[in-house]
Amino acid sequence: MNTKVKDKHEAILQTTLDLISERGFHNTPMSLIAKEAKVAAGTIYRYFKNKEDLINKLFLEWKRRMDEATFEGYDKTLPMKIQFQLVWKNVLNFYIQNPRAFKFIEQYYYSPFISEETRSESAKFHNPITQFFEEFQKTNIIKPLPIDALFALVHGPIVSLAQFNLQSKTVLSEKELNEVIETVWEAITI
Amino acid sequence: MNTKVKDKHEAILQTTLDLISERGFHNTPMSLIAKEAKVAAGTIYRYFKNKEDLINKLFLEWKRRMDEATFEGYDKTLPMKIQFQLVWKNVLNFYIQNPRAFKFIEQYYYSPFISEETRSESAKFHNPITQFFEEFQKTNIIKPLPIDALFALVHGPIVSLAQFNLQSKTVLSEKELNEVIETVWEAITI
DNA sequence: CAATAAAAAATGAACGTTCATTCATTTTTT
DNA sequence: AAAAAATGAATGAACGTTCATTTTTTATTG
Repeated sequence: MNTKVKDKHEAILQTTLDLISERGFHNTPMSLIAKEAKVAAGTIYRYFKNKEDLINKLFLEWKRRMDEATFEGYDKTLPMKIQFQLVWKNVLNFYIQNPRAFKFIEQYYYSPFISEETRSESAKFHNPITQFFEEFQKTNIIKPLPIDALFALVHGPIVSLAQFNLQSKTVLSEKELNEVIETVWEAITI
Repeated sequence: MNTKVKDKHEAILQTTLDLISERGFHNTPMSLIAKEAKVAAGTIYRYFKNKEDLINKLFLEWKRRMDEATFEGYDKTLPMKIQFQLVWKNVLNFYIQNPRAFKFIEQYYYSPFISEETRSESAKFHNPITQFFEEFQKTNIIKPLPIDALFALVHGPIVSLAQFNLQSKTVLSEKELNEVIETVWEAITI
């Protein structure tokens, strides 16, 4: 455990993220979560209906934090390119600064542990990004590709880089990172 | 089940991929695999040491097929750009044509179900791609970025597009797809 | 070729373990 | 003293794996 926790609810969520991301769902018994979170097994059930509910709540919480981080420092009066760089970096930085959350979100988004309801609930947070993209396209400086193709070109490399970072294979320098952003920007603009 | 199977070994692997990719590891009991593969539970253990071994063998098999598909039609006498387009399309097509394998590989590559040994064994198949990239860089038409950054720019969007395809959110037309490849090629070349 | 024996493959009920969840009891807060 | 929170042993279900038994295949012999 690496952070002080306010209360049991928080401790349980924090511990669950740590354990689940390292050991996987099926290899993380409730008894272990209880032990590591320093609560009794039964206590978890005062805060969460069952294990599935716990995972889904955890997922929603981190999805929310992520989408919050995405727009940190956002200012719509800034030039488009600067806006883009800001958001792109925010997303990558969030993944790098929260490797366990990244692993958890990436690994569980389309997994059977996450309910359809949670997925659509979490998509709500994602809307600002879609909106951001649509604004973009209106400016006519962006290539006339389907929005999902643009998203793939922009977000795909972020996930790959975060993955490399997680395996600590490669950590790009600030300079290299800027070159990559520049490359992505040039790729999607006319 | 959608394919005829030669023998029990094959039937077990096929069924496991279908079930695991749809229901996840912990939600796919051996008894269910046995039932769907039309063998007795004990029979599985004549072909695989245990459940973990089964998953790891399955993973290796599909990783092998994928890397095989990657170089289908490959011809090193072709112009670099054509080579690149071919390989890029091969990878995306493999993911799209084998959605369950894609889901399985993506979801399990860095999961605790896959042993360190299997991961490094599977990396062996991956070497040709790395090599292919390194050849590329020698030509001096590619931007002098770290190889992992280039990989992120090239492979990241493939995964994103395959993911969209899986959720059947977006299926790009041939024309759009070619535009995307063109974009990626321009992004990594000088 | 048929008959028989030996080997290999397959079966599925049974076993032991693990784990999510419950709830009677205790501790803490109001 | 009443209510709320927390506890952790107990419960029952689910599951991976085993193994005694049966079925199928292969080899051998007359």
